[in-house]
Amino acid sequence: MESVFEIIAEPNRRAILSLLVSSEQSVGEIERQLDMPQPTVSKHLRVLREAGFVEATVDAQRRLYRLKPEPLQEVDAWLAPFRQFWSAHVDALERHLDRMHPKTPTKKKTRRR
Amino acid sequence: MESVFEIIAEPNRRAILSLLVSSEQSVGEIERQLDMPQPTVSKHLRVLREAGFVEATVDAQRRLYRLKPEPLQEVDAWLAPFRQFWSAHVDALERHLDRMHPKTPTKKKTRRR
DNA sequence: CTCGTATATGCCTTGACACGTATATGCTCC
DNA sequence: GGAGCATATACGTGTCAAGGCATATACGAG
Repeated sequence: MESVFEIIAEPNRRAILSLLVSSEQSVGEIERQLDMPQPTVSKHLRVLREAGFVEATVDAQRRLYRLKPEPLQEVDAWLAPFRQFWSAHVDALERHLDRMHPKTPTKKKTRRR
Repeated sequence: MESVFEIIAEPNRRAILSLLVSSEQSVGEIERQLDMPQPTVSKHLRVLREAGFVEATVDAQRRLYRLKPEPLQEVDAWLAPFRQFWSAHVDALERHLDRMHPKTPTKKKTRRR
């Protein structure tokens, strides 16, 4: 379990990280929002903590977990060379993202069939 | 093996992707550059192909593999919310990256040789 | 058509890890 | 100090994927 990529390969861990992006949370809050058993949450938090993704501060019986940026920035850094590559394929990208989130109708072209 | 994150969790697969970012490569070329057994390369390429990370064109007995941008852009998209978060921690980031790559002396001392 | 090269696939073993359940630790309040 | 809550850890189990090795398929050259 060395690399940051293996850490974020786990869906529940990604969910936890996404939760923490807004604000710090206690274990119980995470447990409730993600509806997963408490030991599972604690174990994933342990992995995330040891990998430097999160840190905890003690508040009586609770532990408040918050994000730490470095490991995800490492992912971002690995991605950098590819960004340059796919800037040549912008059209394909937009089409792809549109398929994923058909929400924002990016200003439709008055395109006539 | 559903999510793109599980795909890039494998170090050899990340190595293959990094190889392909410069230009398309045949299986044999990948095999030699990464010094891994050919069946291993083929299996990883299969995973990458089925997940849409690469595509192959046939050239006689060879298959030339090239990158496809979409799946990595999906990773990039997942990372987006966190970028906003860590823009508040830029200093810590820079310190971190400096520790990782002490090469580029961003602008500190005019260190020349 | 046979041989050599390039790539893919099948089978087997092994190891890692996620989960469930049970239990331990720690803190607060009475 | 005992009860109750919040969190962590231990153990056993099942699953799944990566690697090694052997072999199959495909193509080109002679």
